[in-house]
Amino acid sequence: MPAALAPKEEVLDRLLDSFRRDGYDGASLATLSKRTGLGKSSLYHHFPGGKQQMALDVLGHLGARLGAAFRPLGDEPSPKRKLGMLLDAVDAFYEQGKKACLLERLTASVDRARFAAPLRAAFVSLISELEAVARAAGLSPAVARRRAEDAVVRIEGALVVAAGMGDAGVFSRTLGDLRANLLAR
Amino acid sequence: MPAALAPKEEVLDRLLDSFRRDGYDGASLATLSKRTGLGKSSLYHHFPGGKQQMALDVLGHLGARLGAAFRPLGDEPSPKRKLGMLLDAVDAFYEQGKKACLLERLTASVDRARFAAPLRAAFVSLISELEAVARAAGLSPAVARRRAEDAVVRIEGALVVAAGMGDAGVFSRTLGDLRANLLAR
DNA sequence: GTCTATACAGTGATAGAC
DNA sequence: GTCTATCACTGTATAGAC
Repeated sequence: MPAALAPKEEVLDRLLDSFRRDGYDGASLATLSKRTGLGKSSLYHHFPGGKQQMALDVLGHLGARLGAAFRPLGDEPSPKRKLGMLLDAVDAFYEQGKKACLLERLTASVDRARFAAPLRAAFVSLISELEAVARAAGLSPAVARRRAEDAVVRIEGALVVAAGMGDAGVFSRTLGDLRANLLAR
Repeated sequence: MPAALAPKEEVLDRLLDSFRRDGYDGASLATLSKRTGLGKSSLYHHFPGGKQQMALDVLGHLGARLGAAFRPLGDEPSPKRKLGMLLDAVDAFYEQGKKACLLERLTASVDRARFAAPLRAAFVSLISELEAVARAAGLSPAVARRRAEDAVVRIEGALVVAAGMGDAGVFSRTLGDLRANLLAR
């Protein structure tokens, strides 16, 4: 019987949002405190390791959220449809290209060395998810792997270019391409 | 008769490198001072607008450098060969995927609103360069435009994923794909 | 043009009361 | 668990001598 609202999850969601918006270096404890509604001391109570631990916990939280979002798709027998649902989830998560990627923000941070291992794991996990769909669609392991890697590359790049140009259309065009071509033989 | 070494160009090169490495938010005046060899006051003498103006001037400097790098390619009659030389320049500039993109770093910065216009212009310029090659290769304007946009998306994304996974191979695989397929009919 | 010295707000982080 | 108060430090930026 879960609580009416799990506050820790809510806090992690807000932290995720802050890091995505301001970046790791740009997000100060003052803004993190404001966005979560917790005082600085409360934040340190929940995250004794400080800002670094907040980011690490948010990374874990993100993995759990993605896992939960992808789990129901496991039953879908049609790879084509499964890919569509997966990209729908991606589209929603990044709000049609208007929100940035936490992985990119942490990769670019000054403390990036601290995040190297979980970041690599997160990227690997994303690629694996898409790779599995491509394999299910009958692509060879090598091709499926390359296509999946390229898909993640394109998603990350589309977020960067969309933000840089102030044109979210780049993101939707990219997702459209992936929908049409990722599983093509 | 240019001076034996134009120091301003050298300073801008070092600043460019610092911003690429540490990001805009992560690069402090202390590190910028150390990397350029100029004291903080000297930096403010050359850039009265402070850090923001340093970034803006570096953006302009980057545009000039790219222009200079692309100009000799203008004579190349073969689009295929011209694309190859262009991607060679990209490969060198990002040091085979080991160095980040200034545009991405500024796009992700807290002061990104200040950089919006020149950033958009920089992305447009990059895309236009590739679009021209695609058109010269006989692709329709619409297809050339989309291919060029996608190429920039892939380059930016490959830099992010390569850094995030600590695997520069992603970058070279991506450039290889672009070499092979960007101009395909 | 570069230096030392400094102003002063903001930084991540902590102590201790409640 | 959250608060106020405060720490030592770094942040950007400036003043004025040389």
